Parts: sequence; C-alpha cells; structure tokens
Amino acid sequence: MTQEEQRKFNVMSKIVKAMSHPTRLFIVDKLKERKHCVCELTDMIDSDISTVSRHLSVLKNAGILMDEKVKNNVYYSLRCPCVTDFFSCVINIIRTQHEDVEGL
Amino acid sequence: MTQEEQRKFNVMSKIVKAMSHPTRLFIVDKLKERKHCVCELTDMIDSDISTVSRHLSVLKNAGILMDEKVKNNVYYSLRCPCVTDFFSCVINIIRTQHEDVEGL
DNA sequence: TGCCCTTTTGACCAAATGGCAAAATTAACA
DNA sequence: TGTTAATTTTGCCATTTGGTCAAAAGGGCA
Repeated sequence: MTQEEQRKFNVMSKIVKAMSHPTRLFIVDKLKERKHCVCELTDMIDSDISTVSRHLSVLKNAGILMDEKVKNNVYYSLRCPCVTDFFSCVINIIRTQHEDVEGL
Repeated sequence: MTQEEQRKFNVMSKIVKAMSHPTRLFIVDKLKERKHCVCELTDMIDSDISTVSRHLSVLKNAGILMDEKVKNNVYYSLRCPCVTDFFSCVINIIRTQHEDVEGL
C-alpha cells in the first residue's frame, strides 16, 4: 500500500465511519427531504438530546452536514445531496446478498 | 423512527461499519480486480497476518466477501461486484466537499 | 440585566474495536 | 505418522465509541 493509497483510504474511511451508525444513517436519510433542527430530530429518534447532538457533530466533522442557526434553533442540512447515492448503493449490496441467499 | 426503519438502518449500518476502516477499504479495492489469499493481502498491507485475517473475517461476516480454500490458501473475493459503486460514491462525496472548500 | 429555551460540552461508565502474540487448526506431503 | 506451511482462533491490552447526566454556553426577549 503506497503512501498515497494510505492517504486516500484514510480520507474515505473518515466519511464511511461517520455513516456507520444506525442513528446517523437515519439522520442523513431524514435530511434528504429538508433541513431539521436538533430538537425535531430528537423527537423522531428515541434518544437523549445530547446523544443526538453528538451524532450530529460527528456527521458535521466528517463534512457531511452543515449547520445554521435560526433564532434559538440550530438547523442541520446535507452539504451535498449526493449522499443519496450512498444509500441506494448500500441497499443494492444488501439486495444482492438476499438474492444470493434465495438462490441457494 | 419506526421499528421497520430501525431494522433497515441496523442492517445498513452493519455493511457500512464493516467498510469503515482504511485497511478494509484497501482490501475491498484490491479484490475488485481478482481474488487474493490472506498472505498475498498481508504482503500488500504492512500489518500482522492475524490482523489482516481479522479484517477479512469482519468483511466476510458482513456478507461483503466470500472465501474459498485452495490447497493451503484461503482465497477471498467480493460477493457482489456492486461494492465498486460504493467507492465511486464515497469519492464523489469527497470531491464535492473539496469543491465546496475551493469555492469559498 | 435576568430569565428561558436550545444546544453543546465535560465527566464518567460500559461496551466495542484494533492490534499483537501465542496456540490451535487444517492440509499437503515426505 | 510426523513435519511443515498457511491460516484461524484466542487471550490480552490499549484505545475508541456510544450513552447518560449535569453543567455550561449562546441567543432571544421582557
């Protein structure tokens, strides 16, 4: 593995790691429609607000989300809509696995 | 989050989590060309063979790889070639981020 | 200024993860 | 059968992660 490859895969894994949690996948999925503030997301997810806030900062640090303050609320949104492709891609992998199993 | 959503995102995160490590991304990338045995991969990755073996079993448990024993060697290969899309997808996200930064 | 609301942060614990080393497994072959 | 080579499993350690509580921070607004 060359140094350049190493750098490349480190950068990639940062993105992937940020998405590797059910709650964070849910958040990204929700933000595909429109921006949401922390308390809206907390209502949807059955979890502590501090936990949700932490998940959001993980996604923000990975460069997947951006935030914007409106009055008392912080609204999070997707920084690039192309994360949508990510989802269909993972779902495609899962679908192929199922076909494999059914094909036995 | 409904129970069904919860199940869905749990399944998805299992796949994503398995890919969320630089070494494992490298392995999947290498296996896109052709199957490789553990020692071949260990030669490419500067790491202990037991560590590489563990990474491989993580990917296998997530259903991303399959293995096949030939003589003394265990050859690993991709269970579905569509993981390739996964890569271009993540790279696309990274590219968009860079454009964002340069666009400031 | 002082109060309220939303969000973030720090401290802490439990669980999961990554890595190494040594032992166990498996197969080939003399 | 015994030896050797390749791989996997296991035990152990340090580090990271996810979660909760409580406290702090940051903005509105009276």
